[in-house]
Amino acid sequence: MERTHVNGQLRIADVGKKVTLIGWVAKRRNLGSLVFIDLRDRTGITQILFDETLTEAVRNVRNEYILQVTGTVLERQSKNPNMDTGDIEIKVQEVKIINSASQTPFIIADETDALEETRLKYRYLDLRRPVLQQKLFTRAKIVKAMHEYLDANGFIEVETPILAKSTPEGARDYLVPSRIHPGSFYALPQSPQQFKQLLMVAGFERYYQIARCFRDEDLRADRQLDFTQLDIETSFMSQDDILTMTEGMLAKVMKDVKGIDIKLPFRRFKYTEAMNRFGSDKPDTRFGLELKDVTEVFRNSEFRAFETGLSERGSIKALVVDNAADYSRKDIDSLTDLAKKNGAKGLVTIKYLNEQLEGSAVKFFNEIEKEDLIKTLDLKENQLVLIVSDSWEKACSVLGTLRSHLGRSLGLYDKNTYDFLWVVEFPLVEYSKEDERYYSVHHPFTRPYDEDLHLLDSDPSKVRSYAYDVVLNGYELGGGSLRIYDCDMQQKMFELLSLTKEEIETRFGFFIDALKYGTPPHGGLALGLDRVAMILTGSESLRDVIAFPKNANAKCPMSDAPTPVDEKQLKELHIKIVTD
RNA sequence: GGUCCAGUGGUGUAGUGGUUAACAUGCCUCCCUGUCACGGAGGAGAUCGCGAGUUCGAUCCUCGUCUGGACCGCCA
Repeated sequence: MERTHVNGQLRIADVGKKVTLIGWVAKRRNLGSLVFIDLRDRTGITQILFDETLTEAVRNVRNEYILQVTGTVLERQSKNPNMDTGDIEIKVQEVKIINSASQTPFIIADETDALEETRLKYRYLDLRRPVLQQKLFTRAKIVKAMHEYLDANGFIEVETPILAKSTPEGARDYLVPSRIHPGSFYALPQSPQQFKQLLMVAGFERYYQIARCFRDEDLRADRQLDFTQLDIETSFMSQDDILTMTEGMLAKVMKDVKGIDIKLPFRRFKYTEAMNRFGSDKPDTRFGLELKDVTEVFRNSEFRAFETGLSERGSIKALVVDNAADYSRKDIDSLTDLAKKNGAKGLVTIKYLNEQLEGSAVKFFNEIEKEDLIKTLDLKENQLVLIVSDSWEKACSVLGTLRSHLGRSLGLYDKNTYDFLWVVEFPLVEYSKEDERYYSVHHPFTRPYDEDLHLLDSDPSKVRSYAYDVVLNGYELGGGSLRIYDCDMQQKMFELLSLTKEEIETRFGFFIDALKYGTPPHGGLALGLDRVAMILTGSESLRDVIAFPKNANAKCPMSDAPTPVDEKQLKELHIKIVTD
């Protein structure tokens, strides 16, 4: 369909040109024998003007009608500095109504009045809003920068199957019944992990894919059922090589998308350091407020609340906040609630006022402990101390949650800062008391540190691994690892994770087999593309950067999926629905 | 699986144990030549999510249910 320009294009230099535009009616302002219409397309808005000779032609035109207009570019009598095209308008000579539109359930504009529920139900209208279009444009730019960088660095994009084999380790699988093989199921991939490793066995050396992944778990504002990751795998690269390569790519993304030069290399924190200082394995380092360790201060304390922290794998951690006087009983209760919600048994709070420690716990401290606490925390007048005593990990993570909460509520950081970092040296496995077995911290293909191998039998939870996470502003953007490339070691890993010989054979037999035929040392990582897009567009929710997202209840608000299916379909799939 | 919050014209909100449920915006009609969230006048539009209970009387209180949201569990 014919148009000479798009709606975000024309400027004062174009005055006098005869142009044809097409677009949606964003707004109509009728002044009697003069009608203004804001004509919108994905590039922007241009004001078009109808004088008394044409007002009748647009008399019935309403919002979201599509018009094709031909006219002359004029300099406006009164300009609008808030619009890119605000210096000009089009005096229309011909108008054609290309399509009409029913009244939309909400206003198609950046500032809309509808709730997200309504917006998602009419997502195709929601996506007409310029803000949302910009977010998807930004997302596309991110992907383009990644493609360019990886292509320039010798990576080849390979597609891996969506219908794959179920490996019920980790998240719940989405299952797809097989019509041809009654009673058997495909699984949708939680990630292309094994396929990409097999591509390394095959000798591709540098693979990537914009891969769709599926996990049948409950959703969150930053979690969807199906999501997209940039999946990367390389051979013959060290951990350092991979981190440096990834940094280069993210630097290009930041430059191309945001025009920001970020500092390389990223800071690197060992897992234990990140936990000790920030109480998180994905710390937000845009602000300080670091955790302190006060275990030794209370080493001989009889205070019952500190018992767990003083036991073998326990710690007592503290967080010091300024302006204690600002905190009412209610504020402190809400911090305590937050701590408990995150698994703490309680939160000890102490105010330092008039050079005295104040708080209900203080009576359990002796003079030496009081002095030592003030000295260790370097307490200043009017500070508030939050203390959690628990296992080391729990004490850290609870205070880490409080730290994030306070960082946000006290406005301790600048929203336009992008602070990238790596967390490295993750433990290989962690022990689950309920299940009485070890679980991989990353995944079962992760390579343990060579110098820790002797601990693999005696104390597996002390073994470190070549796993790494890239973190931005408190969000885990992605992670990866060097992989095991020795089939005996891989076998041993599965055994450590309490898989039986039969389970190993049926689930991973083909994979272990593959490792026998000259597997190169390899490793890679995966970046959550949706999350990257969410952060770079400043969005609150993942749903803003996904064209057609599911809601919190795992439904598509537009199509209502998932829905029941025909008896006939079920029969073909050999499936009977049983409700209890 | 759990905790908490919300459901009132198309949309977003206010509100009250008692006559006609309020406001904004959108919509419709009319007026208007410099608007840009145009302005002005008038108008239509709601069984207050659903069911049960308490009550003389429920949109309001109670219970249940459905829908949506945030979080915990879960997410190798």
